[in-house]
Amino acid sequence: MTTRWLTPEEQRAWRAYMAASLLLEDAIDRQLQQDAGMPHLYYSILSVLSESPERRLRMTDLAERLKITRSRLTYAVTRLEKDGMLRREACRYDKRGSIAVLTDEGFAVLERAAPGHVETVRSSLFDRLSEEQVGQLEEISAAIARGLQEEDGPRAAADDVPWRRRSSPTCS
Amino acid sequence: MTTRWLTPEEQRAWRAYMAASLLLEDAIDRQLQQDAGMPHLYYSILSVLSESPERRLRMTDLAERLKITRSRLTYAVTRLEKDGMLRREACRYDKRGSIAVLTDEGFAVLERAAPGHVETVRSSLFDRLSEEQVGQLEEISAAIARGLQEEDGPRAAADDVPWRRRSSPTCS
DNA sequence: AGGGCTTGGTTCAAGTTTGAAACAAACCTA
DNA sequence: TAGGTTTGTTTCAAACTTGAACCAAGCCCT
Repeated sequence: MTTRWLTPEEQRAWRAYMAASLLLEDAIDRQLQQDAGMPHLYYSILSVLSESPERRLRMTDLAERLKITRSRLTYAVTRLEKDGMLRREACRYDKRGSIAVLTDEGFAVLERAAPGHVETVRSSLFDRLSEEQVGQLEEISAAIARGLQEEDGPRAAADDVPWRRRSSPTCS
Repeated sequence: MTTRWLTPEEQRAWRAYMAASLLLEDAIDRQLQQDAGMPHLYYSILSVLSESPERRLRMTDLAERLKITRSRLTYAVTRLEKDGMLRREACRYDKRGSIAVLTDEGFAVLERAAPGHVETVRSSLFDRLSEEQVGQLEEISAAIARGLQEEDGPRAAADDVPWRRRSSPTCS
C-alpha cells in the first residue's frame, strides 16, 4: 500500500506538537530538578502514591498509572527509596509483589515542591490556553491515549473480578 | 502568594496530556528503533537535515530547530556519523563552526524508514483526531512553544540581520 | 595590539532509560 | 501434584541524557 503522507496541516500540527512537548517536559524537568532535586517522573511517582489509599501502590499498578515500564519504575523507586522518599513493603497476599509506600518525609518533600511545580505547569501551559483549549487538549490527549492503550492491553473488563489484584490497589 | 492550584478540568487535561505524550513518544520510539535502528530524535535529525538546503546545517541551528541542547546533539551526531548517516564538515567562515551533512546513505535510510514512521504517526495520532482537532492541536502546541521560547531567547527580531549566521543556514 | 567577554562546540562524569534475560511465585492442567 | 505457562519484579549491559566545565575562535573596546 502506498504511503499516506501527512498533509501540510498535519505536518504543521505534528511539528508544533513535537516542539511543544519537548520544551514543556524540559521546563518542568528543570524546575523540579532545581527545586526538588528530582526529575519529573520521580515527582510523579510520589504524587501518585500520595493520592492512593494509605499512600501505597503495587509496582505494577504504579507503572500502569504512570505509563512507564516496570523496569524504569524499579530504577526510579530504588533511587527514591535510597533517598528516603518511600520504602518497599512485601505484599502479603502475593509473595511476588512489592509495594511502594510513601514515607512521611516523602510526603513532606512533595508538599514542599508542589507549589513550585504547579506554578510551572500553570505558567508554561494553562496560562497560555483558553478554557476552551484546555477542554480540547483533554479530549485530544484522551483520544490518543485511548488509541495507544487498547492496542496492547484490552485488559480489565470481564476478568477484572473484585478479589483480583487489579481492583485491590493496595493489596492489603 | 498563595498557590493557584489546578482546577479539576486542568487536572484532567494535564493527566491526559502526560499519559498521551508518554505513550506517543514510546510508540514512535519503539517503531523507529525496530525498523530503522534509531530513536526518534535521531530520525528527526536526519529528517531536518534532508529538508535543509544542501542537506546540511550547523550544529547550533540543528539544535535550535530540534529544541534540544547542543550537548545532546553532539552525542547524537557522533553516533550518526559513526553509522555513516552523516558527516561533519568544518565551516569556512567561522572556524568554530561545524556542519552536519546528510550522506547519501543517510538519505537512503531515511527514505526507507519514512513510510513506516508516517504510518505510525498516522495510526497513533491523526487517525484518532478529527480535522478540527488537528487544527486545535496545532494552535495549542504553538501557544505552548511560543510561551516557552520567548522566556530565554528573545532572539531574532532586530538584530537578526541578513548577513548574520542565523539567516544563512548552511554557512556556505 | 592586548585583554576580556561572548559564542560554537565538545568532553566528562553522573544519572537515567532501554530491552532482554533472569528469577521466583502463582496458576493451570492433565 | 508435577510440569509448564504466566505474572511480578529485578538485574544487567548498553545506550542515551544532563549540566557543568572546557577549549577555541570570534568580537569588542580601548
